[in-house]
Amino acid sequence: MEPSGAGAPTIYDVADRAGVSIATVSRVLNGHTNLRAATRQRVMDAVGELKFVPNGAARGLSQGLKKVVGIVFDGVPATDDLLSVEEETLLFSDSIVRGAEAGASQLGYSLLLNSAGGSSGDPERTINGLTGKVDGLILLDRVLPERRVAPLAKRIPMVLLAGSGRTRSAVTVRVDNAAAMADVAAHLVSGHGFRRLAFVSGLAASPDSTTRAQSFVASVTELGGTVQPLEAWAADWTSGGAARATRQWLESGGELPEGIACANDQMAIGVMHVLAGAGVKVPEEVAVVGFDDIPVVRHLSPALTSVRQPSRQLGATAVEVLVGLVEGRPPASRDIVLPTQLQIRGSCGCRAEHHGLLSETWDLGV
Amino acid sequence: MEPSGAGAPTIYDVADRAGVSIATVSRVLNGHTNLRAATRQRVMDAVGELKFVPNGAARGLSQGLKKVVGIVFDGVPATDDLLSVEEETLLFSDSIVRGAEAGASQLGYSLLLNSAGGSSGDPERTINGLTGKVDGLILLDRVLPERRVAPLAKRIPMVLLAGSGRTRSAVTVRVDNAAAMADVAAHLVSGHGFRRLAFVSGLAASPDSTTRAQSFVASVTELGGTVQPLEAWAADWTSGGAARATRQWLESGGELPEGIACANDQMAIGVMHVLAGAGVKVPEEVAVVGFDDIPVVRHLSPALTSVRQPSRQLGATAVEVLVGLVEGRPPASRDIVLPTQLQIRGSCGCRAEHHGLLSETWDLGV
DNA sequence: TTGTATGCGTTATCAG
DNA sequence: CTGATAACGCATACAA
Repeated sequence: MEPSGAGAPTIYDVADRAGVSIATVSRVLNGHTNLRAATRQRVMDAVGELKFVPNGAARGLSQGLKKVVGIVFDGVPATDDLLSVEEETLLFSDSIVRGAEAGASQLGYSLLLNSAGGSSGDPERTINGLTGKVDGLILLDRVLPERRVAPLAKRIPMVLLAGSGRTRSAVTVRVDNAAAMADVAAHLVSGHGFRRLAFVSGLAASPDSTTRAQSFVASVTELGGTVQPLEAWAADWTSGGAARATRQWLESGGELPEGIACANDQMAIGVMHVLAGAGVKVPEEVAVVGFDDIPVVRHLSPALTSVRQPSRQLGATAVEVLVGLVEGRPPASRDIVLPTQLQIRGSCGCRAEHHGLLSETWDLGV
Repeated sequence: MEPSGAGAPTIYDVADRAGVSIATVSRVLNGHTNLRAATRQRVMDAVGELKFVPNGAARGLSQGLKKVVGIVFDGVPATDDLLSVEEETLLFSDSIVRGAEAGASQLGYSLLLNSAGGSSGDPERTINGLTGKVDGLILLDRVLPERRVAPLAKRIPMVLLAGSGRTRSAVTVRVDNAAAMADVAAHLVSGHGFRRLAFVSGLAASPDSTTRAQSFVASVTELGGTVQPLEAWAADWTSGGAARATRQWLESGGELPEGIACANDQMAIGVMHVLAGAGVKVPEEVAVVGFDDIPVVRHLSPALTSVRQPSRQLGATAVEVLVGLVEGRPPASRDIVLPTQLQIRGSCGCRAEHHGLLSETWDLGV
């Protein structure tokens, strides 16, 4: 790639070679119909010979559409250390990104990737700068505080991914937390016949957590069960927090519930850890259910029953909606909700534990 | 985001508001020094009030630099099914992408993400089209056959990621396969005192596989050990292939080696699976070592000793080199090699197996 | 120190 | 059906 004297070919070069005007070149490039077949062919030939590729910047300038959408996710510690619990969760946003990429390329758009927590410090500055490079923006939940998104959303098409759904300032694409927890409740109460349940919540400030908690309590109650005081089982999304809550409940002489639903998988792991330490058998004495279905939970013993989110779909849908917004097509709804699926494994008592080297999903095909 | 009558503010708007020319606005925006403080302030104020953000397309057009680099990875089946073995490997490229993003944003560039195997069918077309939107391209190994990259590399700055290193047409950033396998050999032979080893190879056509094989054999031999015939343990990167090879060796009455090194983790898993089925104890009777250190191997029993690649670093370095290329700084080398690290766990006999609910890396912090 | 004018590569609006 | 030519928003060489 030395600075070739010629530089990249432009439509002028193509026009010259084909013996037509640049307007004509532009026309064939953009698939216009009113063109003599011979002319079109000459141009195509020239394009091929010159290996011409239109300059995206020029195109974007001219038609005011860059055909690029950005996606912003929360930053990650820059360490290249061992994978941590934290990093395991990343697979979630990675899947979303992959889905978004697929959706974008299918629509003829490109995906610009950005972490918000990057070295640059201020996420708002980062996002704002992005604004000039894209036609629209997808923000993963929590990259920007609620009140910051409204002004931004007025300046550029934007969709919130996995947000609370209560935001009125931007279109939201998310998962049906309420329905998911209703499923869990139904499985535990109606399916297993449990009556006394508990719910381990994440940070109180989190809409995800409160939605899941409320739905679980409501569903369980409606089905004739009871949920132990939420405050007693309140945690903070982390394994450690959930472990602490569990231990305190145990030490305070609290009655062991028949089933424990957790607002995420990390906390379910923490709970199971403490239970194991206390000699409480899962699922024989108490069932445990998680949320997110992160990859590692299949390898626990027993494998964790959890709510699986359609992460790929989430990304793809977000892009579809965003591109629609960009191109002037209003979304079907300003709050798009995708279904979850309860992934049933051993921790709720449905299956025997799997103690082999590999879990059931590792099909060797031999 | 209704089509605001005004449209996004331009530097003309800013210039008007600040009572200066667009040239001056451009200057303060680009941090020029010869500017009266008062003037600069007026412009900055106007920028703030208008919430002006420069149009990336216009900027790119004008200065011939889009400040965007693209990264192309191999496509993924669009299914949103359960994670498969295949998908577990994705974390590798996901980490690379994250590293690349971090590197790019630190250098003031953005990262354009593209899968090659996308729905569009032809990867070469996809990549070629990308060319117009970016200043440079990073290709993950195998997205394009060797002979296809040369012509492309002549037209746009490009770095190959995790390639063979033998490509002369583009700069390569990769991992030191040879040193990694030398480490493995040293650990097995010098560390554990094993003499009779075996190596499970991937597809014969793969440079990664042959490099690893050659290095392993050479190192073991030099240290006074022997390696069983490579052909007997030849596989195809998959768990199934490795399982087959292992079973055949066992059934043919082949002597059990003291240690088995595998060209990747999937195959190590296949090997362990068959050994377990045959009642051969790992690591007591035979040690097994993998390559890549994919997340799941820590949860196997015993946990797999494996070669960890600095995937994040790989991505960041690739971007650094690429941006250097774009901006006219020649790379220190056309074949940049990063070190690996042997991650020692139980499968080689170094540690006792861990049979708890959680592996050692799950520190609950309680 | 600041303003004027030109070019960057495309698309699109006119004529012809 | 095709060819001039004017934007598009910004950076910059050249003047002042």
